[in-house]
Amino acid sequence: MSSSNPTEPVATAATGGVSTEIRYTPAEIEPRWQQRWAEQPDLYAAEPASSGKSKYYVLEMLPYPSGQLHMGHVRNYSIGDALARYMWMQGHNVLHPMGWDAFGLPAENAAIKNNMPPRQWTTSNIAAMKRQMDRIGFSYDWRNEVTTCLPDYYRWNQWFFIRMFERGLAYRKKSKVNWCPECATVLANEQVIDGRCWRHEDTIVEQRDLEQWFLRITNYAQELLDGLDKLEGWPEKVRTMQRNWIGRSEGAEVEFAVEDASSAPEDERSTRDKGTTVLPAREDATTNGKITVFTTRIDTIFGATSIQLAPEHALVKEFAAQDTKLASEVEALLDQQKKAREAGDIGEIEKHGVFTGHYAINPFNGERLPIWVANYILADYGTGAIMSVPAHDERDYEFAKKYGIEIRIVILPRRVESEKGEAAQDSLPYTDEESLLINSGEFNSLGNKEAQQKMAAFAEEKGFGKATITFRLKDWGVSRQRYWGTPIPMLYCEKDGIVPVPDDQLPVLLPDNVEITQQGGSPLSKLPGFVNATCPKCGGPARRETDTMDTFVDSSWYFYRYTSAKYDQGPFDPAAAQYWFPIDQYIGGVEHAILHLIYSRFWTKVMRDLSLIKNDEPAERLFTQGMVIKNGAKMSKSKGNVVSPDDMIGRYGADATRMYSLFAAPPDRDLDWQEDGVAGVSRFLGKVYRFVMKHAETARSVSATDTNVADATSQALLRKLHQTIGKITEDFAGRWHFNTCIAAIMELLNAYTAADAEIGSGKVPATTVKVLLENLVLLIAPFAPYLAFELWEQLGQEQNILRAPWPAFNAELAREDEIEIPVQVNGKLRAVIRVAAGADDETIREAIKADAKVQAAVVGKEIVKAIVVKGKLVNIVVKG
RNA sequence: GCGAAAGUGGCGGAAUUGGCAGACGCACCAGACUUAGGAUCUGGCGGGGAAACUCGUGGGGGUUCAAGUCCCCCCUUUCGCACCA
Repeated sequence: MSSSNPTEPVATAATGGVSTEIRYTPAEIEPRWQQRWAEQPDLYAAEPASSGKSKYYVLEMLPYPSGQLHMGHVRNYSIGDALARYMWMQGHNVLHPMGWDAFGLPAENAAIKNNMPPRQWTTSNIAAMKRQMDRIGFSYDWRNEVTTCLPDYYRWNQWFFIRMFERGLAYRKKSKVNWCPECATVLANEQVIDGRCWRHEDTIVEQRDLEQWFLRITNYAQELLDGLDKLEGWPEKVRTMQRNWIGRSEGAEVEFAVEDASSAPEDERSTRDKGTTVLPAREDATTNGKITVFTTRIDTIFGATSIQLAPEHALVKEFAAQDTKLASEVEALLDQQKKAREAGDIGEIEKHGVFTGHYAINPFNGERLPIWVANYILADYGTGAIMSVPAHDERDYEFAKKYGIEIRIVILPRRVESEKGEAAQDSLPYTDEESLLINSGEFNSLGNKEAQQKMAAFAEEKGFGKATITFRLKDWGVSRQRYWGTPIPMLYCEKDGIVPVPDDQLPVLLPDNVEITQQGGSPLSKLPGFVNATCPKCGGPARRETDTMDTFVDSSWYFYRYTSAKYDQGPFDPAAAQYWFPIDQYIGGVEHAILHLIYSRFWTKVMRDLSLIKNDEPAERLFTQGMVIKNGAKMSKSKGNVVSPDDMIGRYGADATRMYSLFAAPPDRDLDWQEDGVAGVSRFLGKVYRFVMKHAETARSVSATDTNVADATSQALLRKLHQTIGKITEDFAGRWHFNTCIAAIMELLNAYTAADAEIGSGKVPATTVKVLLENLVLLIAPFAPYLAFELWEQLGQEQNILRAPWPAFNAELAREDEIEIPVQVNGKLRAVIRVAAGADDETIREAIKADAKVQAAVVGKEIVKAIVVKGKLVNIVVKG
């Protein structure tokens, strides 16, 4: 560090250029302010509702306390911090909190690796990251810090869970669930990405049959979908992803009676391998069961030529039980699926199927349809069974071609109706919605939409079907066979069954000193002291649930807790939540578009139905920032391209580091980290520092009686200043292109330094100098808080700069009094003329005529016309 | 395969509404100062050309007085969806 004391700079009055003897030393300035800020716990404190100010809740996604802040965090939080500071300066009451998503698997893995209890590991990581955050100078209101692994937080997870249980929103069922062998626990559907674990992208997720707790998010499927239309402040991309995930589709369920196999003629049963055809209705057929299919195209039901079941379908098991050959064939199908999944080939695998030897009856026409088992039928979508209409469905067509199943056309495009089947043969499968029915009995010649309605109504009337809506969204599996999470507050009693822990016994504390092994498998179950409990109903012995909750439960409502983090009468103070919600601006990575953001929306709706809050959605606006890239790849340990924030801060200062993260790219785009760029921003901050320090004395010396003389230089500088104020103010209102905001401040400073001599010589009045310097510092305050606080004080201001009003844009001062007008001839630039801003056409015409270059370009040619774009451009069109 | 976003100097990026392409910064070049410093200041910096000019925003066509921006076709990259009946 320099030996000179930057707080008492030697200001040289030398003409030309900025002094070389004032040094910008962030390594000295930043720790000094950090110290001072630490002594003012209320500096960033939100005020109560009674403050009378308008509220602004700016929130960034809370981090997992890994122990190291990474550049993605720095970028995310620098965006939020700039916004929070700007909003304070705009006079709002700002809530800008931070917390820790502190439960989760890494703590357990670290415990195994370092032989350190998860709580200790987590706590020390939080301390380290908090230190880093404070070092960068983020404006968090730590009084409302939330740490999800503390009992005063997770007790409310338990409280919510019990409320949901009471309302039937939390339930237990045995089903196929996703199992990550690496995590040694179950995962929710949302945590499986392309068949792999969201945490371990190389680990194939297995299917296991387990009894689990689920939250009934599907109860809110329609509302979650509808709400997306109203979330106009959310990126379209996120809304689309959520719509896809919810996956609503309208259609109908139709029951097909299964023909009793024993009553089928012997020759049919024995010829199962010979392929299948649709058979005419048999008078004597009896049934022993039903297959319910889901279809979005009931209008094509007369074209159904087979029934296809998922290999996991219950009826397939029945059939296989009596048919060992079928059993082994189905086994082979399942095996193929499994292999394909392991090969990472999750999408379309080749279609295979087996005829079961059984038939079902099409209730619309009584036809007997062969029942097949096929690998392209998903067990967990719809009913796991379909009617196959090869003529009008891509997949069914492919399958039918392969196995020689009949293809029957039952719809035609409207325009070729007269040509009947002939023309349509060439374009199979014909799947367009706009169509007319043929070969469909009484429904012939109906339009396809009309047919869908009428046929669903017909099915309902006759009692074998109805119009239904199917969602892809499944209930949220929240049980985790791990230690470091919220204990699920449930008891199992021999006599009373499943019994929730009474509210007055909450929280169910997560015991410390648990041995954690690689195997996972509910470590809590190995603690008799935890497992053995008393049934609150009968007083008899009960067994405690030993699974813990998915950590996405923690992050589904943490932002409500921020409004009253010490509240102990409920999860949060309802009055505080009502004041602060919805969140005005939420900022985070797009990787949570489905996971966290859909769970959070669900939780909000549940809380609303519990009358805890009134808002339907958690956040008014959502912003998803881009990734931080280096050398063309996302920063990661394995790529070895990680840049440490501490290292950057040490070298260039916190202001330069965070400002670079805003300057290098617009916040929604990926950011390419280039260290030279950080150095450049640091250099710029140094210029600001030296310029302001050099002229600070002039600004400080201004007395109230001094008047402003409107000299040309001052006017030009004030004009530039107000143009900059206008630009930045506008950007904060929505566009958020902070990169160009910072560029605009750089331009402003360039204008100042170009006039350095006039400013230093007194040609620019001291009152103007004061205005110029103060506004420069105010404009930079959201981006470089250390420098802004320092210079604000150096300018003689005693008030905290965050309480200083944001500069007011003055359009009058910003207006140019002389403008440049490019003059084109046939669209090519020939000259640029300068005229007074309000100049009339005649004046402009004269100026153009007088211009030699324009003359040269038009001489000897016929002027066809001249396009004059007022105040913008002139284009002269010539011929010849 | 379907959908979305993007493609602009050596690099990051700017051009918000069809109106001077390349703001701002980095790198680089030249110069100044100099107790040679990775400090600071000044100037230059898309390609071609001595210049006048001319070419130029992934490629090809089009609309227009005027296109990075609008329309059509194609290529590349990233992201999302992907047997959802």
